[in-house]
Amino acid sequence: MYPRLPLAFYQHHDVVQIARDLLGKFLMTDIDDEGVTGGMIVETEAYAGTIDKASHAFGNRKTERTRVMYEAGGIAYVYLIYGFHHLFNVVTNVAEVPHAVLIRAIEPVVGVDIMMDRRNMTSPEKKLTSGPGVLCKALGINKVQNRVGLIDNVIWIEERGILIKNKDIVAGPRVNVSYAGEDALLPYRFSIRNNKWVSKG
DNA sequence: TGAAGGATGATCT
DNA sequence: GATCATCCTTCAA
Repeated sequence: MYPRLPLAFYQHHDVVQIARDLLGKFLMTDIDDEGVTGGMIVETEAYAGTIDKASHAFGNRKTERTRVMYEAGGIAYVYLIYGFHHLFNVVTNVAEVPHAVLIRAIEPVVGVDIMMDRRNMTSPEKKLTSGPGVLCKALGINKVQNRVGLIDNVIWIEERGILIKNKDIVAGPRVNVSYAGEDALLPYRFSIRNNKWVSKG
């Protein structure tokens, strides 16, 4: 068994730092008794709450959907986008500060056969878990998992002692947030250099 | 009550 | 690079 990240990790005040620190951690799920699936996080994006035009909580917007972002860090924020895909976020910071980190890609490690079943694939190609929508499908994450705690046994994140050095981290602008104006240029996207499971590029 | 549009992916060129 | 599939949330009336 590997240790799980403690609540203190998620409730740190700096969501951008958390997005960096999540690289190399292992995102795991055990959903509907289908078996444990998971892999190493290789790509993330930070969404800095009320002052970030790309965030759903920009301008302190509080709606039924964004309510979960205002809860204390350490829970899941899952929503449907484009009518097709679920996206998985980690809620961070303390209650009433709606920060979140989008997990954009993982390197599949555990339960790869189960993940291929969910994706209707017969070989572990890059498209298995490379992208925020497909990784949710591979891990079995659905809107049902919105608000679940990350220290429970449904979705959790493990520390497996893998250290990603600064020189192996690529920072750049986030993907598909052009509606956010100048905030679209912020270097809030992080990925592991030369990892084949990173989406795009 | 309705209309617009999106933190995407697959498939085509 | 362009297109499109498809639905929930949001916000303006």
